[in-house]
Amino acid sequence: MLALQYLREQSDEAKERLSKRNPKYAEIIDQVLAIDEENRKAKSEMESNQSEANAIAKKIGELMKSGNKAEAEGLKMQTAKLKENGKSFEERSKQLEQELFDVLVTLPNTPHESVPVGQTAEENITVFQHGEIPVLPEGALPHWDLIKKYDLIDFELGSKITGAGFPVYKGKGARIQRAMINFFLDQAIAAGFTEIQPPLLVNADSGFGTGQLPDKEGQMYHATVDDLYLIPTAEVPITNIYRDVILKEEDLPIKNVGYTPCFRREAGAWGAHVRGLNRLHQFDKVEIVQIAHPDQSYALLDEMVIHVKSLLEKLELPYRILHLCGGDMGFTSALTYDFETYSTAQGRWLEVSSTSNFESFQANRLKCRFKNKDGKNQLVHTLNGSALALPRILATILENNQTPGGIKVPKVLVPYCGFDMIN
RNA sequence: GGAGAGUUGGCAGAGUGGUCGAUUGCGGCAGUCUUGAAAACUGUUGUCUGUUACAGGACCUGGGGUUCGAAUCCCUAACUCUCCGCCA
Repeated sequence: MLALQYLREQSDEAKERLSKRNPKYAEIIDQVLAIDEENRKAKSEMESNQSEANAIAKKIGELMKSGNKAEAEGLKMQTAKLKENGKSFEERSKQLEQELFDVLVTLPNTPHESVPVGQTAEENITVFQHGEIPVLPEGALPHWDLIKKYDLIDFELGSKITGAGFPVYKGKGARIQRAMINFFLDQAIAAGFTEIQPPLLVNADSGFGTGQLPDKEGQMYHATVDDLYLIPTAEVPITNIYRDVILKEEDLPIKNVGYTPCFRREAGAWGAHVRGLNRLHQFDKVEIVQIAHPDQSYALLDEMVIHVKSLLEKLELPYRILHLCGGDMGFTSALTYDFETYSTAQGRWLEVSSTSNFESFQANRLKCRFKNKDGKNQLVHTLNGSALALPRILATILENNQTPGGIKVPKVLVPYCGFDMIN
């Protein structure tokens, strides 16, 4: 959520920045400002009414104390009208407040000035590419066939137990998953991150804090009996650790990492290109989250990019980095880099990481602040990135490393797996 | 799941209808003393909103109610603790 104060004081800048997503937002900002003005007026009316009532109540208290009952009774009569007014003022203010909130939450984050203009994924800009795309042997298979051939994952079994998109990993398929999780966690720990094991279900407040609610309600599994949501990413619980928290400036930056399964309904997303591991309802991911001083957040974003790059290079996978354009960026993000590995047998790029700076957009919802040098509370910046999401990494490894004798396990994973070939 | 107790400022902990936004202690910050530090002493120390500024308003877990007036009474939700039951 954008800070109201920012919209008030720098509405032109906000409009300019949001125009990269869609020009319609200028109108919404004007709407916000109009409601805000009305709301403040209503509030000040309500408050002066309240002030009057408070003063009389105080006087009554004094009169009662000094035993002057009759006069006190007289004053009581006076308050009747104030009370009545108070009720209607309050109702009006509440209504305006709600109206303001409802509009305000429809505004996405303002893109960073470097974000490319554009509406679709085609307009994202490739800012970096690394690695050779391997030449595969005759009769090379896509990962879903390899998975069957080597009996690594059973999708049908998952369908039986749960439903489509809930795979069952078996044997070396399960072991390489566990190996990747440990490898990614160890790498993040070595880079200075603290490991967290958060809850996998969150309440509505947490969903709101990181921006899943109300914007993306349909994407989360909702356990309605207890009104809890299955996390779509570890970002949600790990960032919400800092909801309603005032940090010390010297605590920043805070660097956390967590492995969790992620649950996504992917409503409406099913269709082409979702075979095998390309899109799942449950998948594993190691996520890095940072709580940062606003002055440092972009330097820290660069650091996160370097970290993710190093993971992909250690896994020896060809990859590229996209600077997402305004129209393709997530609702809460100010700047996002997507990492994609090249899946040779499918002949397409697969997104394996999304690394973003949210600036103060989440922090404003979370009310996560730090006390700055002037002793004032200031919103932090939040960042996060996948490091990494497992299924598409596995898909790329399987496809790119296939040989007639089996699939070569990347060297860095061998100590974690305990085997160097899948055959 | 059953029964009971509780939730107050960074922490601990008073306050049971009328200058209570809240006694006090600890912690934090500043000062005195000291070569420096500790101790001692003194002062200071919540958040949000609002105004050019002053004023004003809100917040004692959340929501609702009673009252001229609520931290204090009532209802409700969440959470915590204790006992019993169940259980990896």
